[in-house]
Amino acid sequence: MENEQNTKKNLMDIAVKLFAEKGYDSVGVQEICGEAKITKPTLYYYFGSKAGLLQSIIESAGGNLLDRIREAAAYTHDFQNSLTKILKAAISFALANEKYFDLHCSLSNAPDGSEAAAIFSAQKDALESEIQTLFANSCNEFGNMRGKEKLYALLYQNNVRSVAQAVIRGKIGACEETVYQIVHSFMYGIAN
Amino acid sequence: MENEQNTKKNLMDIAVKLFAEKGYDSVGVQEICGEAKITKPTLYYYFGSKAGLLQSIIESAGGNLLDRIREAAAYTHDFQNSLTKILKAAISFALANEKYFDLHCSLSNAPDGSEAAAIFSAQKDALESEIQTLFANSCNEFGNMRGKEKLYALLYQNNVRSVAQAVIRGKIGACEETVYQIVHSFMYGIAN
DNA sequence: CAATATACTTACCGTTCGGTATATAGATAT
DNA sequence: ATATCTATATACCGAACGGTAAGTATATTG
Repeated sequence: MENEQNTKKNLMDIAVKLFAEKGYDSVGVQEICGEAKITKPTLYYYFGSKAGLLQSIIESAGGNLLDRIREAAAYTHDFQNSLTKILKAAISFALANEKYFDLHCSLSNAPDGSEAAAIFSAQKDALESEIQTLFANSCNEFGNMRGKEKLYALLYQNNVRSVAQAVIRGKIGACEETVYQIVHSFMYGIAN
Repeated sequence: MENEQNTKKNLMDIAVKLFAEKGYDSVGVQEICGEAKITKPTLYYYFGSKAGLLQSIIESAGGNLLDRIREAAAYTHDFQNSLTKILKAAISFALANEKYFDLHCSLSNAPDGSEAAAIFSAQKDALESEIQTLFANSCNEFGNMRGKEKLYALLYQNNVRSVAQAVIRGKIGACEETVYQIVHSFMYGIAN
């Protein structure tokens, strides 16, 4: 008999790992319980349902990511700096929460009609909205982006996600220069 | 008792739709058979397994997409033209095969350890390799890309996928000018 | 010390899963 | 005419699914 924090957090950590590796739908609650060395009713005691477990994970780790992006994407009339902060925030979060970030990426691209996508959708929308708002505001400084803010916001969000994922998979290094280059390339693309 | 082509194709079409909407893992063979108004042994007669059904779908529709991208990404010493052809090919394929393209996108981002990802991986690698090769070759013309070909190839592939998906969801229009702008922005970004 | 709340288990529920053994109606070939 | 092949259905399998009813050992509190 452990204290709540340990068991609950342990269950969430194991679930993050399994969901990230095999997908929400193909991980059974049995498997999670097995790895955590507890039984099913214990999981249901803490989370109420399999969906509730995913929801807790998203609120906890995902809320953290959302906070960091929100802060980075705050409008400061310095577009380049905001883009840089967003990318850096995503990379540092991904490095500190590799498994959750993998899960985040697969949830972001899950079929709209899947149960997992429904649970994730509020946070997905919130994140998208942060980026969209920054881009919309930044049309003031970056006039020739006007009319295409949504497209560019979509592209940048996608780039950030795939770059951070590439970093945690070791496909590219996360040095300052690379970050600068990505942001710089993106900005130059818009400007011309 | 229909002829083979009708029943088989009908099953594949229905499966594409359901897999795209809800995800491979959470669609049961029962559901597919129900919509197709046939019984399970008939599905197994044609495809051998649920995985075999997905494989057939990927070989058929996905093979078509791969062929088009391969052609568009052939090295012609004209990088901008190649990028344009790739984007146009993806968009026109997506518009002509909306459901399959949605499935393609979710498979491209499925967790590595999922069954669906394993079935898709060969084609995923083949597609990635086409783009990577084009970018690697194009370092000849585009010298300041050298050393970053892999990063840019990754970003471009991602952009193409998300743009095509945005087009079929009606989020952005697919006019010539938009295509030109996306390609142009991307190239300018690399060049500077 | 008694009552209560916390943290957990054993044992089970009905349902659905992917998959199959067997049968058969109609077409084709010999 | 008979045998074979193709395309389908009925009826079933064991295993896994998400979830729960009932009970219990331990810790906390009045």
